[in-house]
Amino acid sequence: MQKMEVSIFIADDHQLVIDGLKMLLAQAGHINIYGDAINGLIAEQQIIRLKPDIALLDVRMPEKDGLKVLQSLQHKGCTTKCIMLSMHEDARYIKDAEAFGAKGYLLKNVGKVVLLEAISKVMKGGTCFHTIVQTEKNQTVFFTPREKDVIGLLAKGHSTNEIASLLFTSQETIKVHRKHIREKTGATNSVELLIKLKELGFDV
Amino acid sequence: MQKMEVSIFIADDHQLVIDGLKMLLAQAGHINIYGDAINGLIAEQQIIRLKPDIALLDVRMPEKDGLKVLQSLQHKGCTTKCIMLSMHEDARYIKDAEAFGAKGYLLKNVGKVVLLEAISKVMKGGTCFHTIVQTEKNQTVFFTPREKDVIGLLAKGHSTNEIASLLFTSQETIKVHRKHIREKTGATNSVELLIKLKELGFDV
DNA sequence: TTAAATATACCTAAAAATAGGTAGTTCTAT
DNA sequence: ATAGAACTACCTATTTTTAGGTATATTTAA
Repeated sequence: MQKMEVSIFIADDHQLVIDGLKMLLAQAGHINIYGDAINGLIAEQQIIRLKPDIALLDVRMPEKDGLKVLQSLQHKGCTTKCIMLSMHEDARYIKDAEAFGAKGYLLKNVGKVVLLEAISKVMKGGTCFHTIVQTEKNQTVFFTPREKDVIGLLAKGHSTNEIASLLFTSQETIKVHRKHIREKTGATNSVELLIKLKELGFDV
Repeated sequence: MQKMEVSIFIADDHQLVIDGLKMLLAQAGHINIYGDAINGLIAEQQIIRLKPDIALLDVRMPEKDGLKVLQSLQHKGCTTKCIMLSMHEDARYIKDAEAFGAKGYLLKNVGKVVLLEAISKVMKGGTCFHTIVQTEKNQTVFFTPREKDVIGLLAKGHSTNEIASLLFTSQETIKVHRKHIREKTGATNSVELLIKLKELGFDV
C-alpha cells in the first residue's frame, strides 16, 4: 500500500535538529520537506506562504516561540496542521498547545517511529499527544501494560532471556517490547533508557 | 610459574553456593577442596580435623554463625586462615571479623577473580578485606580512579565507544576497565552493575 | 629497589543488544 | 463489524557487550 504524500515544514532553533529531522523524514520516502526555519517569525511567514500539510514547531525558538507561532497561524486561518516538538523542560506547555489548536505534542527524545506515526495520525485527521508527560497526569498510557512489565524487570538488571522466562514468553517477543520501549523514549541502550524514565518520574 | 597448591574448606548454609564455589575453585587447578559443611558446628569440627590452609566461612549459618566459628577456631589455636563470606546485609560485621583474626572478608557478590586473588593474597601471608563496604568507611579503594571515571560515564548511559572518546583513550582500554568493574561487583551487565553500586551507597 | 597496582592495548570468541522488517492472533472500542 | 492496539513470533543484520587471555610501561608502596 502506497503511503500518503505529505509536505512538511520544520522550525527549530538548532540547525542540527533540523538537519537530523530532514534526514529522518527524507528516508521515509513519502515526505517532502517544503522548508525550514531557525526562528519563529520566519517560520510563520514561510508556513503561511508555503502551506505545507504539517509543520513541526519547536516550542522554544528565538524571535517568536512555537506556541505563539501556533496561535498566529490559527488566527490567520492557516490550515497547516501543527505538531509541537519540545524538550522535557517545556513539557508543561502541552495543555496550552492543545488548547491553541496543535494536532500533536512530542518530546524531542521520541524515536523515529513515534514521529512518523504521529505524522501519519495527524494526516489522517487525528492527533498525537501521547508523550510521557501525559502518563504522569492522566491515564493515556505511553507504555502498554506488557511494556511496563518488561521495564520493571529490565530495571532490576535482568537480561532479555531472563525476562522472557519470567514472563513466560519467547525471547523474540521481549526483544520487540524492548525495541518499542527504546523507540518511545529515544534511548539507545538500557542504562540510558532507565535514566530517561527516572528523569520523567517513573518508578523503576 | 606454577601456582602454590592450596587446600580449602567451604562452609555455607546453601548447598548451591557450596557447589558453585567448588566448581569455581576446582577450575583454578591449584586448589584442593578438603571438604564442606552446611552449618557452623560441623564446619568447625571438620576444619579442626582436616586442617585446610584456608576456610571460606559464611557469616550467616545455622547452629553456629561464621564469626563464632572463627572465634572458636582461634581459641583452639587452629592455624587455618579464615576468609569470611557475607551478604550485603552482613557487611557490618567486617570489623568484628578482622578483630577475631579473619584473614579476609568478602561480599558474596564479588567475582571469581576477586575470590582467587584473595585466596592468593591470604596464602602469601596477607589479608584481603577490600570489599565495597570499606570504601564507604575508609580510603581503601575498591575501584581505581580510572575505574571510577568509567563508572561515572557508564552511569550516564554512555557506551564503551563514547567513554573512550571522553577519556581520550582506546575502546580496548575501556573494555578492560568495564570487565574489571564487573568482576569486582559480580554484575553481568551494566544495569545490574549500577543497581549494585547504588545498593552499596555509591553516588553514580 | 623490588613487588604490586594501575593504566594501557591487543587478541579471540561467544552472547546479548540494537535496529530494521513482516505478520498473525486476540482484545477492545467505535 | 471493523479498525486499531497489544501481544505474540519470526526474519536478517550489525553493533555492542561480555568473558577470557596476554603483555607492557608507568606509577606507587613496602
